[in-house]
Order: sequence, then C-alpha cells, then structure tokens
Amino acid sequence: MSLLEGLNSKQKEAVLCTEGPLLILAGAGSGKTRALTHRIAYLIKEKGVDPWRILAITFTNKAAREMRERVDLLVGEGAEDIWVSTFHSACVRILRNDIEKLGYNRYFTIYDTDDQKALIKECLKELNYNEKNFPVSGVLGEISRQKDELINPAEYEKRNQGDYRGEKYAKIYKLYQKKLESNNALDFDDIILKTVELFKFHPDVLEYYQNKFQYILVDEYQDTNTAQYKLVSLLAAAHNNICVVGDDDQSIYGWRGANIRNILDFEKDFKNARVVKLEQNYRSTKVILEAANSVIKNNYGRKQKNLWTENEQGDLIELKCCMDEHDEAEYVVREIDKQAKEGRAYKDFAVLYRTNAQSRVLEEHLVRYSIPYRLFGSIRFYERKEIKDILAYLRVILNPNDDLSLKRIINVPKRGIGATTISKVEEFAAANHMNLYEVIRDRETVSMFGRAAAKLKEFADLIGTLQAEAVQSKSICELMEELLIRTGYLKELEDENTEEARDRIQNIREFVSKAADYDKNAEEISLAGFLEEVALVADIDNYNEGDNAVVLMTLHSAKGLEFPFVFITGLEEGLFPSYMSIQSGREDSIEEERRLYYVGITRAKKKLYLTYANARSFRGERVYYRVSRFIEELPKELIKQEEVKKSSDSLPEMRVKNAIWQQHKAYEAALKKEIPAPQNISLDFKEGDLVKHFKFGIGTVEKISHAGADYEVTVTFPKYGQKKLMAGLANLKAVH
DNA sequence: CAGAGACTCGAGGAG
DNA sequence: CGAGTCTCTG
Repeated sequence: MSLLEGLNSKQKEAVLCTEGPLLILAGAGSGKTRALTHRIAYLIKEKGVDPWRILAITFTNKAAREMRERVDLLVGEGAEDIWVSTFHSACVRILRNDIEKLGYNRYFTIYDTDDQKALIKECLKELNYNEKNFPVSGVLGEISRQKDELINPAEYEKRNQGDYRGEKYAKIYKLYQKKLESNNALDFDDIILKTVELFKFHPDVLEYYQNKFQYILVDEYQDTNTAQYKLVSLLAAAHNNICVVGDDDQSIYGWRGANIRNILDFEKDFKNARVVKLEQNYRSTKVILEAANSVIKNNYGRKQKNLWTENEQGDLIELKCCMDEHDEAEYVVREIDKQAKEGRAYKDFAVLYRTNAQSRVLEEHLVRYSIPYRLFGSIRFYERKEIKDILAYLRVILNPNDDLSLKRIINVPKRGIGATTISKVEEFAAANHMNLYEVIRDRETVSMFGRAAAKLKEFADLIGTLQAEAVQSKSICELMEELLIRTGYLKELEDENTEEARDRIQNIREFVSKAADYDKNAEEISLAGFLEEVALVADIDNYNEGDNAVVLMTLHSAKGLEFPFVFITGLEEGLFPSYMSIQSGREDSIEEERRLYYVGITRAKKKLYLTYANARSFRGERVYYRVSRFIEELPKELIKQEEVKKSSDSLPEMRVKNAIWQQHKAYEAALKKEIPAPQNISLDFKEGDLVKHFKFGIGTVEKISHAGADYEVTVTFPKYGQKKLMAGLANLKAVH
C-alpha cells in the first residue's frame, strides 16, 4: 500500500473513504493537497476507477496543473484523462458542446470586467440613467451578486416590484443580459450560471455528465458561491461520491458571492456525510501557528478546529512601526537585502499587502536595491490597452456578433470612422435587429452611410479577409502576425516612435510569443481555445516557484502558497482591516478581514514580519493612521518589536487620532464647513457691508464662505460686477 | 474627425 | 496623484 505511506492517520482516512459525501476540513498547511492527490491516485490504482470518471475542481489553473502532475507521478500514466480544472474552465468546456441549446453559439466571447463595465455604460445611456445615481461598479456588483445567487432578470424584477431603485436596477439587468445575448457573449458569472441552466432545462445533458463523473472533488470549498454549489450538487446527485476540501477559516471571497454556509452546512446538505479534520500543520513554526490560532479565535460561528505542529518553536514575530510607506518599504527591502547577503534566496520572501496600490512604493525600493521581484495582480497583462485591442480583433474574427469588441477596433488604428458614424450604424442596427457587422458587411445597407460607407466597407472587408486567414492559418501565432500587418496596428505604433509605443510593441511581441506557446502546447489548436485560455488565466497561474525573485502580491492572491519569510505590510486601521469593512458596521465583514489576516499569517513557514505606518499618501496627500486592531490580537510574548518607538512620539496626537479614511473625509468636510479660518486671517466685515478693493474699488459683500484655510468673499462692484475673492489675498478693507 | 489640454472625480479583493 | 471625460481648436 505504497499510496498510504507517509500519510498521517487522518490523511489516510481521507484517502480511504472514497464512497459517499466527505468533508475534509483542512487547516492551513495540513497537507490537504497531498491527501487529495493520493486519494485520486488511490481511486485509479486501487479501486480501478477510470481517470476520465473523475472530476477535480481547483481554485486556480496553477493548482490544477500541479495536481495533475502529482497524480501522474503517483499513478504513472493516465492522469491526463482526469478532468482537473477550475469551475470556469470546466463549465466553458461543457458549454462549448451544448450552449446552442440555450440560444448562443459555441463561438461565444467571454467578457472580462472592463467589457462588462463598457456594456453597463451602454445600458445606462440607453435607459437614460445617470451614472451618478447608478455608478457602474455598483450596478456591476449588484448584477454579479444576482447571478451568483442564480437569480435571472425576470426573477429579479419580480422581487423588486414596487421598489423604485430596485425596478430600475431590474431594467438595467434585463437590458444588460439582452445585450450579452445579442453579442453572443458570456460574462464570468454567466459561465457558471448558464451551465446550471443548461443542466436544469436539458436533463439529458445533465444525465450525461452525472453518469460520466463518478467521483467529484472540490478544493477550496469555502469559497464556492451558490451557483457553484448548485452545479456541484447537480453533478454529484447520481453517484453521490462527492468530496469537498476546505477551511472555513480561510473563506475570504464573501464579496464575490462565496457562501460560507456551503461548507458550514455540508453535513446537512449531503446526508450521511463524513467529516475528516486535518489539524496537524507541517508548514509553520509553533510561534506562527500560535499567532494564527489566537487571531482566528476572535471570530464566531466557526467549525471548531485546533491546528498544532511538531515543528520547532521558531523565531518571534518581528513587528515594525514605520513613519510612512517609504520608511516601511525601506525596512522590508533592507531586511531582505541583509538576509540575501547572508545567503538566503530571494524567492524565500513574500511581501503581502491588502491593496494592489501598495505595491508601487515597494517596487521602487526593490529596484533601488537591485533586488529581483515578481509582482502579481496589479494590471493583468491581458488588460493592457494594446493587448485588448488585438484581442478584440481576434474575438470579432471568431464571433462577429460581438458588437462591443467590434466597436473597440472599428477605428483602431485610425481609419476615419468617427463617433457620429458609429452611432448612426448602431441606430440602424438596433432598428433592424441586426448586429453591427451584419450592417457593414451587407453592400446594400452599408451604402446608406454616405461618405463613411467606403470606409465601413473597407473595414468589413478587412475582417472578412482575417476570417479567411483564420481558417487557413495553421497556428494562432501566424494569424496574429498576419493581423498585426493587415490592420496596420503595428505600423501605427512603429510610426509613433515614442517610448510608450515601443513599450506597447514589446507587449504585443510578448503576446505573440504567448500565442506561440499555446500553439506548441495545446492538444488541438483553435482560436476559441486560445481566447478561452486568455480569458480564464489568472495572474497567479504564471507564478513559478523556480524564479529566484521576491514575491509581491495581495493577501488574497497568496492563498494556497507558502514562503519561508513573509511580510504583512500596512497593518493599519482603515487599510487592514479596510475602511470599507469597518464602516459597513457588520461584524462578519470584519471577520472576513480577520480570516484574510489568518491566511496571511499561515503563509509563513519560518518567520513572520508585520509592519505598519503612521502616515501614508492617499490621493496625493498625507493621511494618518492608527495601528491595526489585528496587532493587538496577537499574544505579546510572540512579538519582538523593533526599535520600540512610540508611534505617536513623532506626531501630534491629534493627527494620529483621525485615522481611518472615512474619518479623514469627515475631517476634510469639517475643515471646509465649521472650523474657523486660521487666526492670521480675520475679517472685519460681514455680509451686507461695504468693502474696498485696491483695483475694483468699493463694493457690497454678498456672501462669505469658508474655503479651506481661507474665506471666499463674493463682492458686487458697481463697475466690475460680481467677483469671488479670497480674503487672504485680496486685502479687502471694510468701509465704515 | 483628431488631438491637446482642462477638468472632475474617485480608490478593495479576482476569474 | 491618475484615469477617464469634456471641451476647445485646428
């Protein structure tokens, strides 16, 4: 029984218990991947299960790749037939086969967040709703939440009847969905939602997959949302062999619909479920683990779990108070530099933060010290303008119904098709229930656009040519080279000859080489396959443990990873926990922040560093913060504070007090409204009085209002009319 | 129609 | 501070 060798008794239990529902509660660093891979190997090798009858769902493509590799090592050949993928890739694979049953065609486009926002803007414009009252990101969030909960536009409308705002939201949601359909496009949420719909309305399809997948495994179960839960339960209903792995203490995606109840209620949802707890930690030192345990016990409603380890005690946690973000970055980088000089590898260090915006200063300092680093998560490669442009061409080639992408490139590079022309074409298309490409492709309809007709026709021909090219070319790489030439995209950039343009060309080159990689590795080369891969790849999927570089990423991205040395930076009230979670006033949203903290702490194997700054730049100005409550939740005896320097020593107490962003805003507003102007400006006149100005002469004071540290005085002068003057500058004298 | 410059407003986390 | 939008001019 070599497969059970080296596993602890709980892990063995998780491997052997193959039939029926099983919940593996796996604490951080408890060897769950090991248990999972051995379980799969056991199914194949010992139980004779066909690999293609196993579905394993992971959180990232990277995890999927690793799982497949490790199973391959255990069973020899055969792992390639297991479906190991993320929820999204699995669903896209299913939809490619049967989405026609739902009225889409199989060449559908997958829209990213930017595309979604653009589409919502169109909806708002069409419905004549103000972006002020309906902020795009808010609308997007609302729609996304509905989709995560499997609520379609009709249902949403029903639920919001009589609610003024709700009814408007319903209208937007409805139109948004209609547009997606007419563009033959799915957003991320649709990928899951449409698969569930497919299963619901076409039981034959469901039955096929139910029969196929005899064993189902879901990793990171605490982060599944309602739609994903539904999907899994539908698939598992036939064989009931469902094994989920998760840790309720690491549930950090509530904001994108993850439903922590899924894991808490597993035993209720699946009758006769067994539960195995993996509580021995193999990753961290006792100090780190104790810190993690003390932090997380401040949360309520958890599944009881107690992580322990046989590892060494380890170093104390290093806590450092910094002046500002530069000081903080300097400390972090200097510490890394010091250790690197002692022979420690760069890749042993991870610097984690709450928000992506924090990465820039860290980068600056790493560059200054010539320390190699890998930054994850800021702007995704595929979100760059030039890449999205090329992508838009590829999307239109494959799916000419994609009006959104077509509009993006119809005049890129410039070919004299302006906004007016485009809206005319759009109008015509809408009136005749046509897609834009249909309108411009048809000789008869296109000729109605006067002078612009020739240019539109030329563009339609270009797309036509590229489509033919796509059919002929053997590789995506080849198609892309052709596209770059024929569209003139490359030439335009070359002619520009600026630093920025060269940068863009560089990015495009990288994109082409990614296509070449795809050509080389794909089982079957297809444009659809390439676009799908691009749409579903996560930044973190490109993380390569081999690169000797310091890792910079958000706490969210760090989930599932481990590093010998971990820095958690920006431990300030309002930053971590975020001010959004504080001001929401809901305890569960602070608890989610705490879980995120827990995730961060448990990434560390050997040593943990915590830092916070008294001040930080925000929107170009200095904002003052108070130390995070999360620091106080750590037992004092685990901490070693560097240079015990009272945080408030160097700063007036009053400034430190106004810590969180929200308060800062209120403070700003108060400055403007109530706080009297500084003593050095005092006015000896009031509204209605006469004043004298050195140039405008004598006038009547209409209004006096506060403007920051000064007064704004509105005065009407007989000769010059009404003027708004700053009292501090205008030197107004009262006339008695 | 295109480009430059002024202007406003707003920041969380991710596939 | 910086992205995105608006407005003006050639």
